[in-house]
Amino acid sequence: MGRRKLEIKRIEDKSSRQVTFSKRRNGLFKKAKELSVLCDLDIAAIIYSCRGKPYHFCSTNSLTEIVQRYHNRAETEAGCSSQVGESQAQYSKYSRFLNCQELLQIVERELDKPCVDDLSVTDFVHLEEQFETALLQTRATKTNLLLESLSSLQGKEKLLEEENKMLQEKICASKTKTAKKTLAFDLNALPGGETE
Amino acid sequence: MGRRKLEIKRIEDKSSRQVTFSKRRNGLFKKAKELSVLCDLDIAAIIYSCRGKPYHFCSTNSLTEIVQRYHNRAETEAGCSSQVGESQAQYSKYSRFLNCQELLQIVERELDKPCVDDLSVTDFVHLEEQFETALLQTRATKTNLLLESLSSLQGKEKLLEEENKMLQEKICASKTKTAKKTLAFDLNALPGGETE
DNA sequence: AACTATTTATAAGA
DNA sequence: TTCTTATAAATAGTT
Repeated sequence: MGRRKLEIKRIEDKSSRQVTFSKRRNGLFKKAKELSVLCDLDIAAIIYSCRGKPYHFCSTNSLTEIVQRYHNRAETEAGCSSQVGESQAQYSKYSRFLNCQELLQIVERELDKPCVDDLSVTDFVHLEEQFETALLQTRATKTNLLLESLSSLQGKEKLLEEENKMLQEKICASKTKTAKKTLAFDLNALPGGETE
Repeated sequence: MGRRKLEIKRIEDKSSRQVTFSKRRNGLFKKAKELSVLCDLDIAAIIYSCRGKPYHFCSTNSLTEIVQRYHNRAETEAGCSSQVGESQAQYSKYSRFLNCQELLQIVERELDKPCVDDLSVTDFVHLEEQFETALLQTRATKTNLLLESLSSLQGKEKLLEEENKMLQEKICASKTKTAKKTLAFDLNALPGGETE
């Protein structure tokens, strides 16, 4: 809907991408607002710009409430119903992930500076640490639980395998004895009985 | 956009409200998808029908991931901007005890500034986001690997247990046969040989 | 930030 | 419900 048809792929020019983002974000939120009014619904929308700035919309007074309601239900539901097309956002995410190393160098440079006045920078470092710590703790806890389950299962596996081996040996021994006895029977003109 | 202009207020007729919901929901999700592709963003949208049925959209493969990212920011933040177009976060004043809250305010203030010169701040915001994404991705990958190992081990466990059971049965059967034969030997005044 | 030629979304009808 | 189509609305490129 414009002077020309726009192909739906990442806009490479930074400036026009920013303009399009601004326009379409307004459009999207307007649509969401209209839909919520027309159909009497609760709607929440979250957008993350590539720089990480969050934008959100909600029709009620609490986005958290809607998100919470989603979470309560989502525990028993899997995946997400992306209606139009499939996720192409993975590429950019990957490249952002790789770019991380460059920025780590920036961090180190910033940290090596004598902390002068720019409080917000150290605030951000602190904040980042808090987020990271929270993520690390959660991750560590979950990982520990999984690792415990793993080693427990591995222990079980070993025990079972040993038991298995013993049983096999028992069977072998049993077969040998039986074979001997069968042989004895044969010698006495009796029919042998062991098959398999 | 239709045969007539539609006033934006609750549609009273249930049937046409349902039709409008279906159409506009698709439209909204399509717009969200387009925006996410065009501007390389992560977008999540949650809709609750008045009867509580949830619909959701996300541009990545995990709505939960986006919602969690929101939660990381939002846990100390209250309210949400419900107005079309702008994203001016409102903070609850009761959670002053959290240092994180203050820092989040600083974050938001910095982000609302027209991005002028303070590169290091935005670099840190970006970096924080990258760490978070990197952590989430790493965590997800590791978790998947662990879960795969777990289910693989569980499969092994089952197989071994089944094998075990079969071997037990074999031994039982073998013992019974041997016992019978031993009994026959006994009747012929031969010494029985099976000891456990 | 405004404008406007076009494209797109969609309300009502079939 | 799905499709069709006249019309409203959104918006791409321009100024």
